[in-house]
Amino acid sequence: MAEGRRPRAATEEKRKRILDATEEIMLKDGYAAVSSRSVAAAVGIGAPLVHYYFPTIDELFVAVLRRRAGRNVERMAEALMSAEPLRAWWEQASDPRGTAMFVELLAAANHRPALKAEVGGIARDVRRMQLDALGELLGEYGIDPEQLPPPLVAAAIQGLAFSVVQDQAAGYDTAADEAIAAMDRLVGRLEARRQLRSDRGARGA
Amino acid sequence: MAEGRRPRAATEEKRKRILDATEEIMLKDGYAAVSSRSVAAAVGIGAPLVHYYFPTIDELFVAVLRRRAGRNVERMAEALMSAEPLRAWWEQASDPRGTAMFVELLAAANHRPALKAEVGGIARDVRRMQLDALGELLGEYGIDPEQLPPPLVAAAIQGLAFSVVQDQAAGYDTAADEAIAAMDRLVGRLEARRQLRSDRGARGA
DNA sequence: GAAAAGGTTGAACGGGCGTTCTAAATAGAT
DNA sequence: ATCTATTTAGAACGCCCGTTCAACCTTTTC
Repeated sequence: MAEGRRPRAATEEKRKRILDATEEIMLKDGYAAVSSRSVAAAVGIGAPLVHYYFPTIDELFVAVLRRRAGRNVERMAEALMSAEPLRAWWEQASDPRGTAMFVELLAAANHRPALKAEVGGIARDVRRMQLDALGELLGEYGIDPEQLPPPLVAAAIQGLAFSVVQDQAAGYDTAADEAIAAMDRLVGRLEARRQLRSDRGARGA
Repeated sequence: MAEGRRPRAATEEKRKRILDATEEIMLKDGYAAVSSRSVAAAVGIGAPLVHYYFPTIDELFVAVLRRRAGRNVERMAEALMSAEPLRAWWEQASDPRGTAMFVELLAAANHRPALKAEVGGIARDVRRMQLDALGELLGEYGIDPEQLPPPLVAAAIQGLAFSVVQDQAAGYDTAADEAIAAMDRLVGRLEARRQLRSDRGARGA
């Protein structure tokens, strides 16, 4: 069973550079601009070498997604358990770079079945995590789960982030700045309210 | 000055068929699958003829956008002046076909400057319309514009629609159905509240 | 019915794509 | 120092792309 004999030293670092270059291209020119040749040129290697590390372009996309998602899932888990879960969530969701990447991957997934399956799994896991957390948190924020149930709140935060980040990145004049400022204030008020309730609870008990 | 001599009869209908086919391809296989040859094949003509009607692919995308946007701007204006503006807005925003098309055009615009400029102009006009309307409406719905100002509400509705429609269309298991159901109920409650206030106002005055 | 404009086609251009094949260089193990 | 698996490059395959060009058909106009 001990078959893998010798992996070389520079190889892992080359995988990383290929993935980095792929992300760069996706952000600058869109997922459609990703090709074995464009990636190879960015890294400074030949096109076939890209296929040596990632046999098909699909696998390259999947690898990019897995690396990103791995970090993001961790960070989302930390955010949801932090002292100010909503603020941490919103900060992560409204990160321009991460959101832009996710939008590209989402778009690419729409006509790449292998990637689509991977995205679907991650989306489900992340959402489940968020829904579980919101089940506890909504009450603490003083939000009525009957009126604003977890699935709606989670989708709204995600969607709002998509919308404002996209408009801001593209430079569309849709008052995205004001929306972000208002959301920051709203998050601040909700965190303050939660803090207040927790203080009262601690003293009352 | 009277130079244009003879436009033919079938020509306008052919433009329409080309635009229809382009939309179809965008929805099924993504904007990247749109090419003079794929569109031509769908219509049953030769590729050069597509270029006869739309000299470049950019112009084809812009034409698709203009036709869609024209209809949608009209419908949004009507929605905002209807008896239940919020419900009409939400219904339009959560239309799967329209949203999917808009997402594709948005993605395509990210690396097609001509298209990007066009999208930007339309986005600005629509958003301005919505912000104007919300300036009046928020109060009627009993929403405090200090806490939820028009730019935030508009971006949230747009983003929420993107999010749930995308997840539902792709089949991602993110509780999108529950989010939609909750949003429908929320819209219903808000419309009822507005109706109540308007009744009281009418009697009171 | 002839002239002219509008509409349509087939072939071709240069270029990028994913991928594969072959063969060379290289680095680690002995 | 040699062996061997790993890593790399070059060339080539067939395919699709946007676009152009010259030629043809068809409709309108007179």
